[in-house]
Amino acid sequence: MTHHATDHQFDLNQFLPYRLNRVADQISEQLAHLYETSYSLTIAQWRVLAWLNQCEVLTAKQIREATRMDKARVSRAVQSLVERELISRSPDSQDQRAHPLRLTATGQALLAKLLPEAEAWEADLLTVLSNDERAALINAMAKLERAFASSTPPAPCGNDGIAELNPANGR
Amino acid sequence: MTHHATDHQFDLNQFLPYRLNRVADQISEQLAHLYETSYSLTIAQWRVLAWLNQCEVLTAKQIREATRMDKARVSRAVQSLVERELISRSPDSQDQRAHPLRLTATGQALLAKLLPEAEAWEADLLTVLSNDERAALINAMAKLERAFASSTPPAPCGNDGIAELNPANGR
DNA sequence: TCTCGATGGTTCCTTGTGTAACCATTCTGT
DNA sequence: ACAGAATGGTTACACAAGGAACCATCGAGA
Repeated sequence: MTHHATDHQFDLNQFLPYRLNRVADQISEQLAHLYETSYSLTIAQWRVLAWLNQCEVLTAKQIREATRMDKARVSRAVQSLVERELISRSPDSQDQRAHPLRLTATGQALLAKLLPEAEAWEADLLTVLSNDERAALINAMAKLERAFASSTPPAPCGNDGIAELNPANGR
Repeated sequence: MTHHATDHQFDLNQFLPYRLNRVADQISEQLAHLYETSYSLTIAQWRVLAWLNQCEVLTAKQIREATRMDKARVSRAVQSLVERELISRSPDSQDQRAHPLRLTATGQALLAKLLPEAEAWEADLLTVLSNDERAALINAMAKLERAFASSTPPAPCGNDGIAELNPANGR
């Protein structure tokens, strides 16, 4: 009714970047609250921990590539985690610049508590989607990500590759 | 192969909040670059403009609800846009506190240039998705958003309602 | 072996954002 | 008509995050 510009009328609600960001922010914000209040973890720190849990040992660079987070952001997250002794930074015999990181026992213990909570939270959220819908969502995201960042998504350690996120694989 | 914790092995790449955020950030970041370099607009400002383009006149509160942005964030975006005379803040006869906002001619002109660019950018991105995939993505996002924010998404002006984002409706 | 470029990380600086306190106006109940 | 709560909006403060400069180390080539 109240259109006034070019009659093909741009609708922000239909604009993918906006929409995607809005929903991602909402979700992320909620989850961040869990990390923060219960574990005093920032999102960046949580990501570092989670990746280390998956890969056992990683360098800052690898984390940077995996998460696509900023150099500095990773550096700061790591620093804080080391201070709290949730991860350890050992010297690398090969390259004096790199510092291989791994979880400490404390860190593992923390994750042992945190991971199930996070998974439960996610599961709860996912109840609103059917399996097909979920698969479709994952699929679309993977394509988008691969599309314009041309370089394929990351998975730095053993369990390699693009992780097609296909829920159809048994486990 | 290097699993070491509970053998059901949590995979961050499969974790929806993480994945969603990563892709949204990437996209948003690229687009932000366009706004910033070409038009000196921040994302928040762009959103305000885009919504005003759609609704002709809106109050800060309505924008806040539509975008789910913070009070302060909206306020600052508006302030800056007013200074640049891209939007105007008129007094409201009904309520002295509210300040109805609308695009100035300059603002409209700017959008006339910017909108097509944004749409082209989006279109380019969307080429990697089939129509079905795109629809599925939109659908999943809508469900997620509606799910845990319980209150339905926003559309403050004339062209109302939840905007199911169904690309199947002719125009 | 020495120099120069590249690379892994850290730090400085600036900016945008969230939280909370705040101001002004409006609404409610009495 | 008035006191107090609620609401629209702004501002002060603290902080996280990106970009660029920076430091140390490594690698390649003369």
